[in-house]
Amino acid sequence: MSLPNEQDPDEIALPDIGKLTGSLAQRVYEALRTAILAMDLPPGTNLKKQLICEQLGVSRSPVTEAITRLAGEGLVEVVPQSGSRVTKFSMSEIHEGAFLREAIELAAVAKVAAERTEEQLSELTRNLRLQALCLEDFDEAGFYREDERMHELIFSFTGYPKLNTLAAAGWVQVNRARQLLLPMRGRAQEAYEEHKVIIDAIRDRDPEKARQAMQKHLSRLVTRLEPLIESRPDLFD
Amino acid sequence: MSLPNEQDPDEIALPDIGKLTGSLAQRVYEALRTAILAMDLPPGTNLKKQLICEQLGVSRSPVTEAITRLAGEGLVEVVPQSGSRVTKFSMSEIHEGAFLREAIELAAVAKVAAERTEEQLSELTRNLRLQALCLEDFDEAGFYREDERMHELIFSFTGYPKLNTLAAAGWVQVNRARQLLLPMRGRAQEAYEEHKVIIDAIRDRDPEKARQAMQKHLSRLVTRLEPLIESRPDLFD
DNA sequence: CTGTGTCAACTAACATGTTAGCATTCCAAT
DNA sequence: ATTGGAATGCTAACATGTTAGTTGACACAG
Repeated sequence: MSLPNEQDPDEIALPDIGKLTGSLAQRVYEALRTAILAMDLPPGTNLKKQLICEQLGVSRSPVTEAITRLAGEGLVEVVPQSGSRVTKFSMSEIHEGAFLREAIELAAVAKVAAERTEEQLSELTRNLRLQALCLEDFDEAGFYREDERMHELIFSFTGYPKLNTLAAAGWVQVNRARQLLLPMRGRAQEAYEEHKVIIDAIRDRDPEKARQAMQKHLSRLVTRLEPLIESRPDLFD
Repeated sequence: MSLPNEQDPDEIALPDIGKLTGSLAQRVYEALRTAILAMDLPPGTNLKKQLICEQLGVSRSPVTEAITRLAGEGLVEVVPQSGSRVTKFSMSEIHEGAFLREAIELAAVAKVAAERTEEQLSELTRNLRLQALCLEDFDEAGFYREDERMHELIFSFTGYPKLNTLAAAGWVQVNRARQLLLPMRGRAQEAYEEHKVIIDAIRDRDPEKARQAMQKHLSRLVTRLEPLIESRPDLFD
């Protein structure tokens, strides 16, 4: 009776709500999104509304809205009158996301380099020093957090609040795939050096140098993602 | 009893559905979006779900989803437990949209210039000839259509299908504001000349020249938008 | 063993009822 | 006349019932 490929009793563990704030729909959205990005809900997973409703103790309305939003982000695909599943990776989408992120972030860093204030510069150098501290302590997680923080700072210094959101939206697939990469020995140190060059260029008010440094920095990640399609073909469409 | 500023009996004319295809939610979304972009629903308009439901002959579900999506696009703002209104313009948002569009389109045109095939080039030159025809016939609307078509072609030639969607999403506010501009005498001719330079650069496989030509072309529009905040302050927040 | 058609189970999409928060108004008290 | 506060009316947010279309399994014919 029990087939060899007993796939899923669908017992998924969602990061229980209650701790989160805002409307129910918002909380459900965040819970699902977190689970998807953390690969707790791997690509191909069937999202059963009913099950999610029971598990979170809410009705179908907020769950439906959450799934609709995730579909808009490209993390979930909805098949009319049939079901919703977590999207699989596609190398072309990853490349597209990287292209988009690069386009936006290069423009942003050039603008910031051209117009930066002293205050902004000191906030960036302060962030850089924090990165150095994390490296000294071999605190990978901390370094990752400060890394993301640096990119956020650059976006915010453009004065355009939605830029970060949109860049992140395009970047989502890349970020999700990144979860699969083992942290590479020495990569953090390498990234730190690249960050230094970027911030040096901002200090020098040299937009072109900033662009090039950022471009070099961003191109690294996609390169490291390529082999995934060989090692985990089940996650790609 | 009748106040001097008798504002709105809310009798809004929506482009009736039925002609459209897809789910109800999709159709309602398109209808509302079209009406907003055409300024049939001017900034500040209160969107009353009940009224829209009656007028379109559907229930609140698809209308709610449509409004949610429009809010995600920034065309509508939802005030919890109160109501939804069409967003007013904000010059900073227009600048942000233009910055985003520029970042994406410059990257796109540079990539296309570097990698274009003969076939793509001939499709672009064919489009350019169509533009010339429209100019000869003083067909402003036709020129506008071919103008948009040219930008779409460039996006599609990158091989990244979602690029056009995202650029358009950022561009929405700019496009909406553009409706308010009277067509300027000789502007179409000027735009045509700019298009020619762009396509020349693509022909020469010169990414840097293509970038600069496109940048010049895009910067025109925002400049023309600036005076609006003086002439129509009621539409800005 | 393979291809085809029917049927049952499941799902998204849609409709509608319920709840609770905000705003506006209107009246009363000062 | 001005202010404060209760009451009313409106709305989004949430819950739940209904409809119709898709999928996949199973029986049956070739």
